[in-house]
Amino acid sequence: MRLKEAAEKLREGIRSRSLIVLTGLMEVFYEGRASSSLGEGERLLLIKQDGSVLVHRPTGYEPVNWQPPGSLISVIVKDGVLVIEARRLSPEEILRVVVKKVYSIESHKLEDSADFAMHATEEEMKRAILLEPSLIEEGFKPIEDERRAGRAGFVDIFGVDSSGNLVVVEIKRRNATSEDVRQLVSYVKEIEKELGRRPRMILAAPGVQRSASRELAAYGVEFKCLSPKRCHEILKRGRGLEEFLG
Amino acid sequence: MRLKEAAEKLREGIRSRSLIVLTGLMEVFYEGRASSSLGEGERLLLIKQDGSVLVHRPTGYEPVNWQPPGSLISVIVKDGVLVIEARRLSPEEILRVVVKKVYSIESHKLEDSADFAMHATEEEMKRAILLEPSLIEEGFKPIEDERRAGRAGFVDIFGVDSSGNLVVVEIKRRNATSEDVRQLVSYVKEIEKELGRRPRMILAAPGVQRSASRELAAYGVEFKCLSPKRCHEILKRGRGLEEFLG
DNA sequence: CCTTCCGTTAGGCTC
DNA sequence: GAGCCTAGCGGAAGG
Repeated sequence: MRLKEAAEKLREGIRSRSLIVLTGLMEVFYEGRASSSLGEGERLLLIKQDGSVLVHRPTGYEPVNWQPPGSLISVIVKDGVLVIEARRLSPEEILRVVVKKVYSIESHKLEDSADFAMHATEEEMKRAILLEPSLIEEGFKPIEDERRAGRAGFVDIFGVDSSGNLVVVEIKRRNATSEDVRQLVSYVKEIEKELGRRPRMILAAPGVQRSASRELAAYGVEFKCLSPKRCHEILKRGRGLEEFLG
Repeated sequence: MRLKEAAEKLREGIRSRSLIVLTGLMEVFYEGRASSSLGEGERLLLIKQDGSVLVHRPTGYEPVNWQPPGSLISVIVKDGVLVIEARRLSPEEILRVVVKKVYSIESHKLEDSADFAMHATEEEMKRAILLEPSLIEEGFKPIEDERRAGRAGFVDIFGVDSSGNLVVVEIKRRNATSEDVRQLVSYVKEIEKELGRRPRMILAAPGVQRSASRELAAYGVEFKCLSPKRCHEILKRGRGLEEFLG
């Protein structure tokens, strides 16, 4: 395909805020927070309706180069090549794609307003525990979620156990690491400073990394096995019940 | 386009290990480490030569759903829809794309063997310091890089200053956080245990977060302002000199 | 296999 | 805007 024709199609696609898909032979340069260069090769260039730009190689999940939404895109033909530049300010970054040959170019005006629902997240694990506190242990009563722990940050759930002890629960959707243990401990230190009582520490996660299990013991942190999937099931059940009652 | 025809094109593209680009009206379901669902909408489906699958909405940098390289892909037409499933084992995950209408489908056999060079990384910052230790301070002499610090991990650079004090340098390509300070301190504790001398601690980064600057003072960690870009420039200069001399 | 750590992490949220 | 944290993080390197 002639480059001038391709440039015109690109400009028209950008003007009409379409999704543009171009395949061809290109070089890619990036300069900004870091910098990179990628020599000649056959790739796919995607320009989205919101100014996102992605360069994909023929393999691999990740784009090799990109520019996030909102970048300003220019298209010029010069010295026998087609140059597409995407700039953003703050951070100031520029992506330059130098296209030597265009194999195909398509543009589509796509309409997509469906909403995306993600489940079995850490957020759902928290909601499941608030709905069904015995997931942590019998008699556990949540008092606050997202309680501030001084300078250290926020704890996921703050509550009391059946004997009236304070309890701090930290939730992870993946196996707990020693870093997670240290974080929980530092939260609890802050809370102890504030309230004068040392809360119990419970780490709720689907498992523990080996290195973390040593630290659990060392710091007196308790572990409660809890998977994101199980929490998701519990919420579904609860929701089903709600719908049934409502 | 007829779905049967589309299915045949997809199968042929997968068989021939081509890059496939499909646009159409589709629903998407994912189940694995988490789960998600996305109702009907117009999107772009990318199937790469290595079995990566990406579903892109018309806006945004990230794919809304995906499957990494190596997933097994099946294509069937059933009940008037085209269903593309991508499975992977370990973790067991499945991505199901239900295509109701196909607007376009292309497949390309792309050849791309160029190598990708990334600059101004943390690794380059380290190499710049090893080449030009005065970037840390006059008289600094690196002894080892990636020295083990007991259980705590590895320090970026280990050396001595002009007075013979041990020095541990931790490098970050972004502003240093309080977590970075704590990490450096824990490395140094391990090294002190091992060698019986407490090294100086230097955090080299383009800047410090406010919360971290408090901790710098508290733990006696020194800060050396150093940007990835400057390090990249120094390496380029050094390399230029090498080429000139060679 | 597991663990650790980097990344132009991105993206979301709060202050 | 800066800071903080999560993510189906992905990917690489090392044990």
